[in-house]
Amino acid sequence: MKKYLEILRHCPLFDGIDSESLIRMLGCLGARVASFDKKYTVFAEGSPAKYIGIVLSGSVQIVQVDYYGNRSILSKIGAAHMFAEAFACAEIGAMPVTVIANEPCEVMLIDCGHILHTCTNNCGFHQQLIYNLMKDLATKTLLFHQRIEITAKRTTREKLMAYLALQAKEAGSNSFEIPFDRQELADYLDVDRSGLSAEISKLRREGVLTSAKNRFVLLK
Amino acid sequence: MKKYLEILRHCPLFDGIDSESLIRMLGCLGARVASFDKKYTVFAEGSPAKYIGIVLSGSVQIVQVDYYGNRSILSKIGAAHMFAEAFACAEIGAMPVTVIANEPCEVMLIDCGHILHTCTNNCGFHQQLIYNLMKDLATKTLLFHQRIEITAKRTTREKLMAYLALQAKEAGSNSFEIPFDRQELADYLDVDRSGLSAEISKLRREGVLTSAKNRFVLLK
DNA sequence: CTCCTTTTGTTGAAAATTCAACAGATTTAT
DNA sequence: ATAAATCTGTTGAATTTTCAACAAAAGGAG
Repeated sequence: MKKYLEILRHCPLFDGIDSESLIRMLGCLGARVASFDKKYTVFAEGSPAKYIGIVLSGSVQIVQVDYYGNRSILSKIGAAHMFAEAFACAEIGAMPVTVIANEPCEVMLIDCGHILHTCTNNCGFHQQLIYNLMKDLATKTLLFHQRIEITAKRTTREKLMAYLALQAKEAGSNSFEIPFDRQELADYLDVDRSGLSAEISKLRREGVLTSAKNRFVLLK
Repeated sequence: MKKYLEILRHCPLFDGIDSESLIRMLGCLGARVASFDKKYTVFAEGSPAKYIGIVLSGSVQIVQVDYYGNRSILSKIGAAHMFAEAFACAEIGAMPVTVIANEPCEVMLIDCGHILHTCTNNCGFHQQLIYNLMKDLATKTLLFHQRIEITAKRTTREKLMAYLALQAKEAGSNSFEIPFDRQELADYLDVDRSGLSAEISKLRREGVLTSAKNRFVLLK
């Protein structure tokens, strides 16, 4: 487990917990590590929602796929961040979404029950973990609000511009890279891919932006 | 404060806390009560996000309004439920949404800092409150997932049917009332109101459902 | 380096949404 | 009870999206 310490120290779940305690805690929590190749399923929709996942390397996508096969990407989770924690904490039976490896990745899995309930030895860190989960869930809620603000727009152009403006703001620059390819961006914005490509071309012709692959530059 | 006890006992924030302790706690937390008439603003977008709100009577709406005045309804919060807790817990400066009284209502406001930080007397209930907040935020996350699953659909008909199917499931019956009028439902589904009305009429003609005001019956 | 696969951009037609305007129904206020 | 205000359903035109098909570009495997 020691090899993952450097990453785990940056995981919001372990805020305020020193490295030594962390190591001990991992054993106590029954943490284990799993690896997935690109496109492999980490958690399938409908599977038991027992585990909190932590991305150790690579990244995963949280996706919903409806009856007709339409995909919607809820978020992309990178190193040191958690996924599925809301479902595990809410103690619902089954996963309402699918988690897919976005690239080859390693994830740590922790049975959430061990965090919420069975802490026989009343370690002080137990409370800290719950506090950290609360903080993390509050932050995740903000991300959902952002996504909803974007996808609530009615046209592809408005959605795209709202998304790009937010990315620019977060990057602190008019030039930035986005973490999605075209199909993924379309699935995040809930629009048609070809229509999205067309809109990007149009914005480029209009001089609103320039783009090369995943790098965009907002002009004006 | 005693008059609100019966409601507050059902608030997720106070799960596992007996009435007597609750009363004492409210004083310690500096809880106060405010009343709002229909359509009045409880929290404006951009205002400080310090307070957790609890609906004591009536209900409030959480809404986003964009640059052009387009409204998107994120959720409706009824008696005993919390609002703005994610923003207060995340300790961001400003509210990213607006909270509006949906009808005449009373709300309890609690400075979240008093829950997260300044508990000098190390009461055991402090930990319980944080645990309860964590649970509540996990549950709210599920609601966002539901909403996203609905609004990710591409047509008004698909959004509407997904929404109604969910309402029927929650009501445990094919006959149920929804908490929105037409304009509100359109703003929740992120579609045009007149188009929504037209779609409902069409579904009725096709024998998929019957409806009268806010009561719908799914047939077949 | 070449072949094969995946991704991206384009296009036109069909389908759906938005928008604006209006009339009838319902609700609220006085 | 009556008038005013709000809500709902309808319609047609303009706009936009989706869909399907294809070609060019980029990326990966051997």
